[in-house]
This record gives sequence, structure tokens and C-alpha cells, in this order.
Amino acid sequence: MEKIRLIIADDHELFRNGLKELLKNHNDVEVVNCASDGVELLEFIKTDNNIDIILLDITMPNMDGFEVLKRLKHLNNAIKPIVISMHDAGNYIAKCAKKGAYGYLLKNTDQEELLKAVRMVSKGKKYFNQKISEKMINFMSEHTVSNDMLSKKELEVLELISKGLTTKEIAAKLYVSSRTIETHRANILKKLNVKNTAELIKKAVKINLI
Amino acid sequence: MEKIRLIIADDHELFRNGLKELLKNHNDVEVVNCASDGVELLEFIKTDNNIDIILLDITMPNMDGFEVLKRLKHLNNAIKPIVISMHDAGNYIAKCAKKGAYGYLLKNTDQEELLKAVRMVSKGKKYFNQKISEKMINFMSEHTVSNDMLSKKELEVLELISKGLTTKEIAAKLYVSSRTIETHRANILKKLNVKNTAELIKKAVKINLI
DNA sequence: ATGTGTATCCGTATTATTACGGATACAAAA
DNA sequence: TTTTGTATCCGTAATAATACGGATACACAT
Repeated sequence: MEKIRLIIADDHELFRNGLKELLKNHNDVEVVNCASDGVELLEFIKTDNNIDIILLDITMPNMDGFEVLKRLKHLNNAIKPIVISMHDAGNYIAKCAKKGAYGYLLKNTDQEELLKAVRMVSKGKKYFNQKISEKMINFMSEHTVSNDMLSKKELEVLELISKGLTTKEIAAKLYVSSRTIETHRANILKKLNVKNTAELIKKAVKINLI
Repeated sequence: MEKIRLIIADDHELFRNGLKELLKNHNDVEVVNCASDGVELLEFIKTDNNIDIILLDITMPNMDGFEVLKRLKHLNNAIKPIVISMHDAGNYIAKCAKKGAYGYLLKNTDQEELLKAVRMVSKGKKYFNQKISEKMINFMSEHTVSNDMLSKKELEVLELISKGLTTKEIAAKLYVSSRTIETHRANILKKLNVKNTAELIKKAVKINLI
């Protein structure tokens, strides 16, 4: 039987080694290497292209786990990262899910769950337990705070801007002059405290206005 | 004991009525009303401000469920919508979660789960079962396909654009001429098949490039 | 060795956006 | 009733973005 080849990336030596010892007791997994930061991790990955899983911490010096996830996709997307974090904040979880993590575990997870996750992920399946999923879903919807910031009209204009319509086109669509739309746009920029359309759209998506 | 007051919104009469009958058997819930489309639903909500839950279909004439979710937040965000859809597509689920749905059920859900969801949601807790959560997580990450579409440089430029930097600022930052950045920008627009920055950023966020 | 793609640069012209300024009408809230 | 906020309109000027066009150098794959 092929062993599951994995790497541990975490800046806390004790945690790394503890995890390694723990996994030694299971003969279907092999801890190929450890890394104490993202840079080190990626360096190693470049030399060994037979890695199945990375147990990845988010908070690391030099290059954090988010950046690792991002680069991993370009570098070798056969490797399946499982994030092991001490934070159960919804934004962390959602971000990891979006960036392609195959699993998300808390550092206080028990051995059994860790193994379960590793084995599931090694088969290409994702592992996000119910509690983690909940946290994420809550986060996804809660960031909808600033709904009252923009007037109905402004929201309408914003939506059309985000669809790529020019000021002129929006004006025509809403039967007002382009000057009016420009004013709306300017007001929206001011209200969201951004300096141009690019930043505006990013922020609007982020806070769920679009 | 206060009953859970709920409304059913679905364009299929049979489904609406079936659901209603089914819920009649449970004396902790009261089906206050039914609506066959989003407009009708919102109209009713304006007249009755003591609704706990809406069982909401996505596919409806006049105004679909997504739009209902969006407007509901402005109108009365004490009402907790549970989406009941026949589609288990990840994008539907993620969209609903983002737009503030408190639950997502498939139309082939059994009675037990429906009741469980209604009761949980009535207490303010979200209900997305494991399978639904999985679908959503998979969707969230899978849309990262087009990673090879853009070159490393282009991705870098895109990231800076999204942060609100102007062409000139980006050029200064990357030690190249602004003309170069403009070319990159133009190429990015072409590659992603969008016509301007606003649309670009929206798309980039959507497909996870940023 | 030849082609393909990327990164880099340049020019010109048109159009759009942004930053200022100020103004009216109307509805809703205080 | 007065104030506040929203939607609407207008002007000018500076800056930025977009649409064309073309060019070189270099790396990597065929």
C-alpha cells in the first residue's frame, strides 16, 4: 500500500514535532519533511514532487499560509493542503476554502479527527467539519453591515458600474443625465472611502453590496 | 408557547400546499400565508411584521429568491429565510449563504430535517447540513480555474489595480514605465473578456484571482 | 532552429473618470 | 417647521483609462 506522503509546516517546533510523532504511529502516513515557514516549505516542494498533503499553519513568519495556498496552485496543485490553525474565525476559514484548502482543522482537534481528515483528503475529498462550515457560513453573511450606507439609487448605480457599464450607459438606462450618475459615483466613492472604481468594486464585493 | 410563524413562497401550488399540510401536523409552527412569487411575498411582508421564517424557493416568476433575500435585509431583517430549492449547485448555495439565508434545504429533504431546520432557524441559528456545506465549499474553491490565464506579472498588476493604485503608481512600484502597465492592463482586460476596470475587478474576485 | 508566449517599451487619439465648485426640489425626520 | 438626506441637474479642468498601432529581447518548448 502506498503511504500518504505529507509535510508539516508550522513555525512552532514543539507543535511540528508533536504532530510528527503522533503521525508516526500510523503506518499509512509518512511525514516526509517539516518546514518552519512558508518560504522553506515552498523551497522543499520544488525539490520533491511526490507530496500528497501539507498540514499548513496560517500564522508563520516570512510567508503565511494564505500566500502558500495561493502559490501552491501555480506550483503544484496536486498537493492538497490541510490548514491547521488555532483560529476558528470565519474569515480565516472562508479565505482558506476559497484559496483551495482541502481541509481546515483547529489545533485542538483530536488525533482521530486529524487522521480522518488526512485520509479523506488524500482521496481527494474535502474535509471541513460541521462546526467549521458553520463558522464560515456565518462569516459569509454577516459582512453585510453597511447596507444603509448607500441609498437605493446609489446601490442601483453601483450594481450597474460593477457590470461594466459606463457612466453614459447607466445614465441612459436610468433616464437621467450622465452628470447625475457621475455625482452618484463620486458620492459612493466618498461613502466607501475609496479612491477609484477598482478599489470600489473590490470593497463592494467584500462587504457584500454586489 | 409562541408558535413559529412562517410563510411559504413557491410558484408551484402543489408544493406550497403540500408543505402547508405537512406543517399543519406540528403545533409549534403556524403557516401564516403563502405566496407564489417574490413580489407577492414582499407585499405581504409589508403588512405583517410578525413573521419568523420564510420558506423560500429560488426559481420564481417576477422576482426570484435571490432578489427576495437581498431586499429582505432592507425591509425586515428579523425575518429568517430558509431556502428550499431543487438545485444543489454550489453556486446557488454560496449565493444564498452570502445573501443572508439562514438555511438551505433541497426539495427532496425529508419532513424531519425540514422541521429540524425550521426549529433551529427560529432560534436564530443557521442550518446548512454537511452535504450542502460541502457543495458550497467545493464551489468556492473550484472557481479558480483560470489561474494560468494570466501571467505572473499580470497577476501582480491586477492585484495592485484592485488595491486602487493608478497606472502611474503601479509603474513606479514595479520600476517600469506606465506604458508597460497600461499594456498589461489592456491584456488582462482582453484575457478576461471584460470591457473596463469595474467589470474586471468583479470578475477577478469572482474567479478568485484576487 | 523555429515558434510561442511573456515582459518590456513607445506613440497617438479618443473617451472616461475624478475633483472641484454650486444649485433646486422633495420627502422624511426631528 | 426646520433640518436633513436624497435625487436630480450643471460647469470646468485635470488626470486616467482605453483602443488602436507597432517593436525588441528572452526563455522555453517543439
